[in-house]
Amino acid sequence: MPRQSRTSGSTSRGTSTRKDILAAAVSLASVEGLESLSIGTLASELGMSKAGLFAHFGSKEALQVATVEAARLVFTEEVLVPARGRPPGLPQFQAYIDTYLSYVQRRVHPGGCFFTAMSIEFDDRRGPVRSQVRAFAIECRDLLEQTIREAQSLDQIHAWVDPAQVVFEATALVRGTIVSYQLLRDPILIQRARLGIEGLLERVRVAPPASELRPAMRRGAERA
Amino acid sequence: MPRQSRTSGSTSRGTSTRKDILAAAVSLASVEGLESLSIGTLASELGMSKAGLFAHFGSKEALQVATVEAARLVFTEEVLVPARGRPPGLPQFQAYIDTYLSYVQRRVHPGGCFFTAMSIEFDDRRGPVRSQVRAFAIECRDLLEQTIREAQSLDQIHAWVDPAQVVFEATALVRGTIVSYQLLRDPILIQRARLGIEGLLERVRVAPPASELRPAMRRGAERA
DNA sequence: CCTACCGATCGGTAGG
DNA sequence: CCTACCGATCGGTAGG
Repeated sequence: MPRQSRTSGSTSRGTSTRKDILAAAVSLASVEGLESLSIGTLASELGMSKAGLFAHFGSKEALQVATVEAARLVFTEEVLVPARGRPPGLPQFQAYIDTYLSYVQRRVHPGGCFFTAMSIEFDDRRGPVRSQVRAFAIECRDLLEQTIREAQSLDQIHAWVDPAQVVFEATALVRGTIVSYQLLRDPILIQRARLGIEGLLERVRVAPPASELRPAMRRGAERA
Repeated sequence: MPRQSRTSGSTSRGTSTRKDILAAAVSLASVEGLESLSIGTLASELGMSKAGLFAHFGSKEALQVATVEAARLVFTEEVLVPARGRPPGLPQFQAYIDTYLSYVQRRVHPGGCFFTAMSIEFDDRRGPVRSQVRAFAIECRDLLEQTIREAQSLDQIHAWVDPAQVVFEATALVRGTIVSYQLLRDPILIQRARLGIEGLLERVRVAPPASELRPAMRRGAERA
């Protein structure tokens, strides 16, 4: 089998190739990590030469940085943008949780959450990749905290609640879920995460709708 | 600098060397991962030859398996054993959470939680290492669920509570905390995790001691 | 436990 | 974007 079909419609020739490379790099890196991802493997997967691929980036580190940036764009498109459109405050916060869990469950990347994998891989190394991952983590955290503050100003969440604490608990729960889910692949874990989030929000929500009882902790609690 | 001092007191000669190798392997793997850990690097760090080290295991995979097993023993010693001695039920459950967070905070391994790192690294690969990591995860989950059942039979936790759900929420929260903590290195995250666990247990605990109010979500909630 | 070596692959370069 | 190559390192082996 020679080469590969070059029918991935994008802008110009060189840009298209670069995008194809980065799409494959994000995919591979989500599974094997960014350090184990080799230029040779990546090139042969795309049917091009090692040196040809290398020329697009100039160093492995530059390829890694570009890969993280590409993954950030995917995450923004798949998780942040859909939730951003929801009504402000609590619904939007819940939407962020949902789109994040869905991003993992739909297997947007074969290795699960790209940034969780990169976080574990680079948390002990200095350099631009760790900086990127840290910056994005803080960016997302701030975004969610702002959503909680909006929920408070809309009287959906009690004013005495610390936004940082709610956001921390929700994101830690979801991130921990993702780690376990990738290992065990049991969809019930995603369900349990949703129940956990409901229980957490129950504690801070103003005037919960009496029509629903949300027995998150109850035995055999299942979604309808 | 030739060789290294061989004064790590253990049983026989060969066993001692093997233990030294595995201690270094666990330490290195917690930072770089088990796949990136190379036999050459490990050997030179211990001041021995590559072939000499290799002879102890016969293959890289066997070294990896032995490393995970060694890490399991450390985890048992550092996390499970100390908590096991606490009073049964809720105090024991809380002790497991505490010793686990402490295991990360005390940096028992330089890379944080060994099994979280291995979980992320091997969740997409078949083979004995993933099996080990999975088996240990399930073992710990079952252990914690048993503790919750004991707490129920001791009337510390309500009978209507689903042990699997409590254990899931607590461990997901802690695991997510560990991922964030390793990346951001902010001790407040550990504190927030403890508050989150308190809040979670508050919902399921029987007859909370009226002497304390546990305002886990409140702004500026700090430990004494 | 060692030295010496194997073929394969790594990131990166030369030159086109 | 290619072929051809560099020195270094990989897991693993031979032989002692």
